[in-house]
Amino acid sequence: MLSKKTKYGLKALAYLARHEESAPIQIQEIAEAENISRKFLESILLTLKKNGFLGSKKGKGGGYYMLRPAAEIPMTAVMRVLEGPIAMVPCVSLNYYETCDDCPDEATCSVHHLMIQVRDSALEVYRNNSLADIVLDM
Amino acid sequence: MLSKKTKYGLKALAYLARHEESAPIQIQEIAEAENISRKFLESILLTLKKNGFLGSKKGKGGGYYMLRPAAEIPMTAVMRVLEGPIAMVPCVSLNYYETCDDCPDEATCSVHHLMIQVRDSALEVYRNNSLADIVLDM
DNA sequence: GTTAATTCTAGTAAACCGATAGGATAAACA
DNA sequence: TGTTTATCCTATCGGTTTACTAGAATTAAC
Repeated sequence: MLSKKTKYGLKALAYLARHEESAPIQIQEIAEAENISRKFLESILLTLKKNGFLGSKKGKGGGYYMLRPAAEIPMTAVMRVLEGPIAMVPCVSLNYYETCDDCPDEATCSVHHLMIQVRDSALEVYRNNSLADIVLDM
Repeated sequence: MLSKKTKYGLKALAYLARHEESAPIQIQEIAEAENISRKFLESILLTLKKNGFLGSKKGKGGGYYMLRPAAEIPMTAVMRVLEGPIAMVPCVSLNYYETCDDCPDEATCSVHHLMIQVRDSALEVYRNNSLADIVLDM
């Protein structure tokens, strides 16, 4: 299941991408437009900033804004920052690999093989979509 | 992330499918072979039984066994019982549909469109695999 | 009727999630 | 320079889920 953090983060990014040209946009405005708890959204935007997706300005007239054009932001990157690994099991994760302690051999593990297929199919979707692609969907 | 319940359930099903011909197999044997906590596995096998995947026999010489050939068991069915909805968001779930309370219109929701793609790609994988397919992977 | 297995009902510790509180910091502007 | 307006940061909290355990009831074989 997608966490609310990810869902809200995606909506906020889409909102900001839709207003790419304008002055910085305040948390409050996004929160109201997208029906998101203000304080929760605050923390989400902060992590998006720390990960290089957003810039911010403090003080009057401040707010958040896109650092790069939405078309240059692959959904793989966004999903990894918001939701974490794309793989459903650490032993098939490209970026967060971990061995299973219960499994003696990945090569003979039936779960492993299935989950590689699931991971690859999800990756293909995310690689084929940039942030701009999901914004245009309206 | 895949829950341990699902992971263990898949491994247990694969183990039982690999011994389809033999007499009922006891929880203890599967637990030891697959490194699963006995009591936890117990509850997992019970739900697999209640959902029509397994049969059981009590008493001496009892245990669990497959009710149908593994090739006739689609992974979609297994995953839905063990892990729940395949969709990452209720508003794109085929079997567990729910509206989002924060979202005014699915048609204009950028998350919605992306998640439909992800759901479809996962569905394709699960539909193309039966339990027999993941057992043969060794 | 004893033994060996599943079945069932509870319960629990730890982790995670969604959300909130409150102050620190920084910028704009008068 | 001081007030306002915004982000930044830390900490916390209630609720839910997860992974697992205890222990007794039930059923079948011998």
